This record gives sequence, C-alpha cells and structure tokens, in this order.
Amino acid sequence: MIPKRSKYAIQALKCLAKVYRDKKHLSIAVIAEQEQIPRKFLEAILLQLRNGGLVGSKMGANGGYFLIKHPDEIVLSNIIRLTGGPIALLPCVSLNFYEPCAECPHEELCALHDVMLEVREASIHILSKTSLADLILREKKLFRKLENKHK
Amino acid sequence: MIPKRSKYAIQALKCLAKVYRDKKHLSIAVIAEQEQIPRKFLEAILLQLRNGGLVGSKMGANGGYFLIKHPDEIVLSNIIRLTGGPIALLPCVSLNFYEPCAECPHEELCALHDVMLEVREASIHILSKTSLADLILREKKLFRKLENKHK
DNA sequence: AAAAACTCCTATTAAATTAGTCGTATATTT
DNA sequence: AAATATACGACTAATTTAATAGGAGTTTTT
Repeated sequence: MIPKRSKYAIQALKCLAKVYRDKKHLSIAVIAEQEQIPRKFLEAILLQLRNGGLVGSKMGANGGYFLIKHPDEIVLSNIIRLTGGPIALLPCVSLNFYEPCAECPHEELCALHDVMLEVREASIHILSKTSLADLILREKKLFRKLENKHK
Repeated sequence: MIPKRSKYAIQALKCLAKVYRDKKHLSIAVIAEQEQIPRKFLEAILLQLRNGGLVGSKMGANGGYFLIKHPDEIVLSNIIRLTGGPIALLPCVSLNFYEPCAECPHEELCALHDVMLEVREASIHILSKTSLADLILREKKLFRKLENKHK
C-alpha cells in the first residue's frame, strides 16, 4: 500500500496538470478544497514535490503552485518515490531504500530476493510508463465510454 | 513493503517444506533459532498460518508444526495475504481488503484505479505462480550457479 | 503604505500499525 | 509425574503515518 501522502500528491499534480497549458498556478487552498485534502497536510506534500523538482511555487497574493515539467514527463513511480517511499515489497530489492536482509548471508543465493525483484520490475514498469498526461487522457476515455453506455 | 511478519512466515514455511517428504515436524524453537526469528513472534505467526489452513500442529513433547498442503500448492500470494494483508497499492484495488476511495465518485471513471489494478494483477501473477517448492528448487539452482563460478 | 493573500518553515500532537513480550493453560510423550 | 510442546489472551514498546498549530517571510492589490 502506498501512503495517503502519495495518493494526495497524485491528485494534486493532476489538478496542476489540467491547467498546465494555460500556464496558470493554483493555490494550496484551491487544490485542497477541490480534492478534499487537509490543507496543512497538502502544504507539506507540495513542499516535498517542490524539493523533488516536480513543481514550482510563486509566493504572495495570487501565488500558488505549478508544474515545472510537462505532464508527459511526470510519471507515477516518480511521484510515489518522492512522497511515499519504496515501491518494492522488501527492503533488499528496493532501489532507493535498499537495506540488506539481516539473516540472508548471500543475496545471490536468496530465491525470495529474485522473485521480489521480478515483482518490483513489473510494478515499476507500469508505474513509470504512466504519466500525468496519460491519467488525464485515460480519464477522458473512460468518461466517453460511460456516456456511450447510457445512450 | 510487506511486513516482517510475512517474510518470517515465508522463511518458516520454507523450513517446513524442506522436511515435508519425511513427514517430520519442527518445533517453534527450532525454526526460530534456524531462521533468527523472535520465538514468541514466530509463535503468533505460525498460529495465523494454522488458522489459515497452511500448517498443522501437534501439541506436547516432540510436537511441532508441519505443512498440511504440498509445497507445490503453497504460493507466496497466499502466505502474504494470510499474514501481511493487502498486496495492492491502494485499498480501492485490493481483493481482500477492499475499501472505496472517499472522494472518487465513480470508480469506473478513475484512471488511477485502472493503473493500480494493472499493477496488482502483475504482482499477484508473479506471487501466485511461485510456490514453496519453486523457492527451494530455485535456491538449489542459484547455489549450483555460484559453485560453477568459483571453479 | 497598508492590507490581503499567499508560501515557507519548524514543531507538535494524534492515531494507527507493527513488532515483540509475558504468563499461564493445555496437550503429549517418556 | 516430569519434561516438552503448542494455545491463547492480554499487554507493551517502537515506529510510521496523518494531521494540526502558529507564525515568519513575500508579493500583489488597493
């Protein structure tokens, strides 16, 4: 399970992606209300995303946050790593949060390690081919699909 | 990340799988020492596995735990679900621990839901094709591989 | 210049989950 | 009966995650 933090981050970034082409920025308060995220919690998350280089901010009245990268370039694995932590199921197969297993004398000999590596690869493959732009596009498609059903 | 519980469970079951054909049973104490798992913690885990129908137990002197199913039939997804909980990255795509997202008005319209479903399917596919027997076989192969390297 | 609308930053608290422990009852073998 | 196991419920500790509080610093609007 990814933490709520990460889910909130994805939601917030999706909002920002939707106004990207207009070069608009959105304030914490606006995003928080739109996405039903606790204001102060969202604040911390956006700060994290800023430090991670995904978003920029503008201070002062009429300020807010905006995407630095194109919505095509921001992928889910990226967001989750910045906010959530490991995607891998075990520390010994995590790229960014690696820790050896206490008991395992040789990682090379551990079959579980191997299997968990496979799982990680499969998960990351999907999560890093899906960008914010993809999410939005996909949502439009889902909407049209549902519309047609009701006709 | 799966909890330690689940990793301990896999280790313990692997031990039991290794003595399966001899119809032997192992005591908590023996497994705990062999695998460096806190004794009492392992006790709780084995109980969980027993309630889940994976192992049986025999009380009294010379008692212990043993596999009920064949090592071929016990797969990782099974073990993790019994001890750890969800494999899915979000509650809304979990088979056994499903909970709807608070905000999502229509799950059918949520692209994230879709992506996370894909991830779950990919993970479960791997985890449920890998059995205890596979793990052991795989470990033997890895060992031989390493041996050949050193020749 | 002052007020309003923002972000920025640090610290704290609250809640939930996970890890691990203790004591005792109960069953089985020797 | 003594020794060796599991069974079980209650409890504690540690860690992580979620959320809140308060105010300092910036920029825009009026």
